Amino acid sequence: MNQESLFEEEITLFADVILPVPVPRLFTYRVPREMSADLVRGCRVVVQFGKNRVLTALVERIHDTPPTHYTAKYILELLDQQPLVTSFQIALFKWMAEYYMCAVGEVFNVALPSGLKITNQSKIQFNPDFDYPELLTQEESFLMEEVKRHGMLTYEELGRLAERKNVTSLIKSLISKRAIIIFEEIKEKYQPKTIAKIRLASPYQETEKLEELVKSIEKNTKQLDIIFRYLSYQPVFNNPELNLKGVEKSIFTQSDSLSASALATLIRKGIFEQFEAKVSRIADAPPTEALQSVELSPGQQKASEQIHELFKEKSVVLLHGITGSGKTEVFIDLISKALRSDVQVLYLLPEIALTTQIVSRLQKVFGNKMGIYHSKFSDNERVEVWKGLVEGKFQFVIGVRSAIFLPFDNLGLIIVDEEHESSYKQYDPAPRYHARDVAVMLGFMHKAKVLLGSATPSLESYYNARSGQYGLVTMTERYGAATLPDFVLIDMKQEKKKGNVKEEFSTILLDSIKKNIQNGEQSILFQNRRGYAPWLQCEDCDWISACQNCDVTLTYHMREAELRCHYCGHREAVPRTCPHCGSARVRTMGYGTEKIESQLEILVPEVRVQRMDLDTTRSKNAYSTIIRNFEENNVDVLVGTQMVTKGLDFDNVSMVGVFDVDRLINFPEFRATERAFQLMTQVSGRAGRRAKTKGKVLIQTSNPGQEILQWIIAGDYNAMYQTEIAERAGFGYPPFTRLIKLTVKHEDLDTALQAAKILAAGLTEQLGKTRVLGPEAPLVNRVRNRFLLDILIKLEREKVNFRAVKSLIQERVNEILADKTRKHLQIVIDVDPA
DNA sequence: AGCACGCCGACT
DNA sequence: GTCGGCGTGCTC
Repeated sequence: MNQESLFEEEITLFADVILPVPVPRLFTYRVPREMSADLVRGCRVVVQFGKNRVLTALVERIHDTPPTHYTAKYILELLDQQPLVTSFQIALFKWMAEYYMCAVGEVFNVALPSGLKITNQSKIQFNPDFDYPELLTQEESFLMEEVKRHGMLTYEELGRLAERKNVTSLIKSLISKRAIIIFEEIKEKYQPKTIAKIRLASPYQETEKLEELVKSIEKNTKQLDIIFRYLSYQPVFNNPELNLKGVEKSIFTQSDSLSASALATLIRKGIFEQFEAKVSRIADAPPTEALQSVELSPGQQKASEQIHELFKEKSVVLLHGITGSGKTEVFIDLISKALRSDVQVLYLLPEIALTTQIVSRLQKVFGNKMGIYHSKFSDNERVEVWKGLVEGKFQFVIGVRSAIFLPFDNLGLIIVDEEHESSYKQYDPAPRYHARDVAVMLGFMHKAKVLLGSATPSLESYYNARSGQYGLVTMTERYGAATLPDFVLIDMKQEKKKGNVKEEFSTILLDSIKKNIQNGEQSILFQNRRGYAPWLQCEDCDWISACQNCDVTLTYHMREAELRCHYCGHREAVPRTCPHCGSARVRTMGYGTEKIESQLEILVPEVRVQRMDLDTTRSKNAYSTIIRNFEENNVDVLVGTQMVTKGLDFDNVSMVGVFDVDRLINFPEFRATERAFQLMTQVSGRAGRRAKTKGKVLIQTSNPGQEILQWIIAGDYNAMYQTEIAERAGFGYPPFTRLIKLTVKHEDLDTALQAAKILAAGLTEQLGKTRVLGPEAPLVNRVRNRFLLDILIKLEREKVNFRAVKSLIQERVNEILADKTRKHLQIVIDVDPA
């Protein structure tokens, strides 16, 4: 052995790891000698953190510098032989932590599907050496009997049996009396799915043996049937290797023509053997040999070429295509091209737009090269997409905002569809990131091209495109037979005077619904509010149903017969009489989707109506069931919230009706006009996509003169943009500034106000008066029994060193939080609030 | 975040 | 006297 290798063996390695905790720093652990050869950056390890916690950590750096002020604990276990997280991801996690002002651990925590984090379940077991039962209290004896009976219990199970909150002290007492022992079971949550398969036992793989066997059981036709069926799946005669793969057992046991008991006999006699094989949970799409291409219209072809050209000099391009212009085909074309040049592709969609409709369309083209990453998928399914990407099984992933965290190592193209959607912004928990903005950063890291797509781009993106930072491609023609719908503004004040309003419906709208039913066409009704009525009110004393925890009214849900708070989830029974004065004259006020649905059922008895909102789509398949039902024409009218505005493509919808557009427009928020325009344009786009007749959009409003309605009708994005951008410039809002919102929360209003004032004053002193707004009570100023106060910081894009200002803000926030005279004070930092 | 340690009030 | 409430501080 030479000097050098001797020296190498002496070195003790340490690993700095990212832990899934909101502590803004890395932690150093000692690498056990036997692990040091295999441990690399990007692997997951299991470590003990604190006294009683075992966590999954991510190796960020390996070095040989021992920590000076403490002794590092050992890494307990190495979970991966290959890095599970790429260097790109680690860099992205760090960037996100810095940009969105949170701990890397918080990013790591949301990035990794929980199936890739190990479970730490402490199990309680009876101590076989225990022989002092007289030491136990009565409660303890009872519990010991239970532990013996079950053999093993978890903390939670014991807690339930003990019927008390604090189990810890109980367990401590039992440990000290040596009645129980605790052991930790660390295991990976993710378990591959397996199915039972059968194959010929090894002697019978030989052709001769097999022939002998067939002869010997000649008379037993049931057994022969099984053998021949098996051989029809795996022709072992030609290729004995095929036998290893085997055949699914269920084929034999669940067939009418084959006997399950005959198979059981064959297995018992050792002719067949049964084994478990790993299978994918992700429904197998047909394999695609050569990528299929799509037929592009001239307009689409042109757009595709323009994007291609622009990508030569710009890394981000905005595709502004009006609804129905067929952006999806352009995307498919670009994705196919990217895949042919062997780079990875990520296609992001907002949650509600990622429907079976678009997925099956893409699956037809890309088959099993495509992975799907969706929140309604189980955790195991998400792990399979993650691992599939690491193993190179998928080259293309379509997913929701959290798909930006997947382990890409060679991204060439990122598409952010419906880029204006505010659901790309995550609010809770931290990191409070915007997936579109992160996608641009991710693209930069991979030197990939980023394509933002929308019919109604966000002002930020459009501004970036106009100012030359992004490329801009516009599609102005509707694709195929589709034409722009006709708009009708219904003046509700006038109609009411004329007596042409029943409940929430104008006669014009009702007639149109009826006409559609007669013609066998469908309608969509949009009301951006769920429940039956947003509040109840007493006609005698003006009592209003209000949440006890929040500063909002309680919404009346008729079907569940209860009042619900849409902020904290509080529920209560519907009072029969006014809780304040006892009057029986309690009325529902305002209206939501549920009321629209039930009124329509009364006003048009023959209607088949279906409601689609958060309340009707909670279960995994509810959403696709509703859509299928509507597609198959089992429903005449679909009533819904925002959900009906995104990504749906129905052939037979010729009318869209919109309720309460005024509330959308007048929402007190600086993005209200932009949002209303986007929402209205999107919902209008659902009408007349392929219908033989021209689509129609009926808008009920009490103020038909509003300018924004004219923009919507004319499809004039530019008019909206010009007016809004001037406003934003004038008042110093994005895209001219970047915003950071600080929300101070406390159960006591005065304490919250005092803290917020100090914070705002400190910030004003350092940043200047114009850059700090508030503190101001937000629209809903109390949630879950805590008062909220917002401070808004506006930072001009060019003038301000964003990074420096953020660390300054963090310091100020920490100062306020360090003051222990205020308990339970919380400050939420939201960079680029939605 | 979670969890333990430590300090104060209401009960066997 | 103990149990259990919550406040404080630390985690490699």
